[in-house]
Amino acid sequence: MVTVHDVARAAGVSISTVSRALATPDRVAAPTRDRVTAAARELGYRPNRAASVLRAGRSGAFGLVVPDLANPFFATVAKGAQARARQRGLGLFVVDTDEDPELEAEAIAHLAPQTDGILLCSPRAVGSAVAALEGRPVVLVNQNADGLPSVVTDQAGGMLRAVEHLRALGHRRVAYVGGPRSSWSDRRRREGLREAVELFDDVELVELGDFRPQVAGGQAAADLVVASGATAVVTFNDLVAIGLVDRLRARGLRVPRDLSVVGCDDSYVASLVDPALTTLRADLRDVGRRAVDHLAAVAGPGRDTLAEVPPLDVELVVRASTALPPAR
Amino acid sequence: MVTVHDVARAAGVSISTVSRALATPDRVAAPTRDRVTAAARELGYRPNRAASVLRAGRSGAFGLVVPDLANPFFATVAKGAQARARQRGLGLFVVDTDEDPELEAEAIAHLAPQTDGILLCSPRAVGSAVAALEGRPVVLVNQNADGLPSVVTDQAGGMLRAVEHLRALGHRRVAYVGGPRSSWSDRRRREGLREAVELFDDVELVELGDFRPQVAGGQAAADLVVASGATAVVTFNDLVAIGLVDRLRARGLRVPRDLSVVGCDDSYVASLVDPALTTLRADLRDVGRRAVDHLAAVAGPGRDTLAEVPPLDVELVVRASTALPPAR
DNA sequence: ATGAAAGCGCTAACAA
DNA sequence: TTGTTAGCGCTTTCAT
Repeated sequence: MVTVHDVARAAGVSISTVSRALATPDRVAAPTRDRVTAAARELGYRPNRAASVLRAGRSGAFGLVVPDLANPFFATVAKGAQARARQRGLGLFVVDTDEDPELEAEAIAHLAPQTDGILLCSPRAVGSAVAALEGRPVVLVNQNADGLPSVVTDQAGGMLRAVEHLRALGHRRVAYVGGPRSSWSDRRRREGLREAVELFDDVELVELGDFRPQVAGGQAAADLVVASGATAVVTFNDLVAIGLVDRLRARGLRVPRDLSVVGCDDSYVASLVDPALTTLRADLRDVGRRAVDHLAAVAGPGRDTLAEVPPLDVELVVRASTALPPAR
Repeated sequence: MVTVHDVARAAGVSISTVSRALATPDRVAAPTRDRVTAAARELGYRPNRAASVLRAGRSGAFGLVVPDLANPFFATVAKGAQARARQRGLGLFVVDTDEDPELEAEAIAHLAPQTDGILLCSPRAVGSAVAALEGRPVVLVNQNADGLPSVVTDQAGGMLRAVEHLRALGHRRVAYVGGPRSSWSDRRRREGLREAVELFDDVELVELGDFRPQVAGGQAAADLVVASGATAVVTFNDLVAIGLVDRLRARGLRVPRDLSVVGCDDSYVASLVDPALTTLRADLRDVGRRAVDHLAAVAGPGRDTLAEVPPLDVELVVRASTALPPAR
């Protein structure tokens, strides 16, 4: 293993000069610096991260904790964060908690000590999660709590756009098929829907759920939606929408002829199924990028720079699953 | 920050006893051990990972490098590996290389020094990737090269089962829509198909490709498949199959009436689309689990325990996209 | 601008 | 069984 000592000997300087030349190049005379960097490259020197962390107390890496990597929602956020961290010269270690609050706390306790800060994406139990951090800098992603710094999307705005769209088509009774009660997104969506229908006093809202945020959840919800008399429905996510469409078809009902359906997330399945889903899209890579930037600001020297990140836009993507309500 | 010294003082022992009591409990007298663990708990002691790594040369964590976390194939492997690492009391840091060979090498160079070994999943450039490891233990996942330890699935066996299935339905001319030439899976599948058709001398194979491993690739391939005169087709993955079905439909052809389609991977979209895809499935979580186990064996003390992991089974999942060939 | 030297917190010989 | 001690490789005062 090549150490600072080897580089120092090769460059004919002391180890402190090597350290300086590599970490703070402007504090070293140009010719010296060049000799050092040349020697380092030649010998294939790689700084020992552990030693550097131990001494400097910084790791140059952030951690990202997500409930489920197989969920394209989180995978996309992770990719955005990863790319941004790389741009900033930081490492990013991703950990999956399998939707389990206990594993979540455990993973955080494991991760926190070897990072400079943690990105906590849709935590399943904010309380224990934050406790496990032991004061390490954190940014919540896709969730708000306790005045902790966070990056979120404008769920309420998305709901408003969905309702506007359905109302313009002529729908007057709209159902919502909700996801897990513990989900922050679900709460925000319900609130957003209520605000939206209040705005247009000719539209009624029927709230259903909670349902599992998967295909099976949509299948389970379908009959309730039909019974509710709604002519259009907004679902917790695209998978639920797909399950809904499936069960309706089994009952001889067609989308969008008999019922209009709006999904959420614009996951990549949304455009693959038949009919292609009208859905709500946020730029999730951007969520990941901004989360890293925000954490860098929060964890950085000027810790008071808690400039709030405004909620990111949610846009409506219109495809084939919404149309005029059935004639009566 | 609480250190071994604080714990030692509180328990009335030396720091080495603390270290031992926590790392190798059976080498410490029971009463002493209890006092130490009690003191550690009480003070909220958390071992400093960096110090431990620096001194012991072990990090207690593995790294997993994947080309694309948003690809459900890799996400599933990652989840399996993550769960297994946790069971073994190891950390697992996942890094996404965005399908870029340069980022791949960079990520590995970044990750390798702070882990005890690397899981390299479908590397885009094995050469530079392995070079970046600098001799650190590695296990290749979903790829074979240079006699490096690896965990792979039985692609050839899967192809055999697909051909058997299609032949039993009466198909005699089968096309393969291939993925990237750089893909190890693609090479193994082509070989497997050739072996399979050789076994049954009444079946012909038409090899097409390479095509992009996405929906667009399948759309691009569809017309070639039709022109080939094949009555059945195996595609590089499920997305390609979906694109294929889509383009066929646009041409007025129906699946499986006019053409039978077999996908690969059984990604979760396979059962969502219409028609639901017949496809080949491997237990990818198990791939992740075994990869961790194998790396633990390779990186462990008895390094000669290079027990080869036999290729994991690939099974055929029959759904609605395969049927009898069209009557002629 | 550069060097000498003191540890960061921990583990593992070696001694007792 | 337990304690003493010597660093792991690096950063960072403090001198020069």
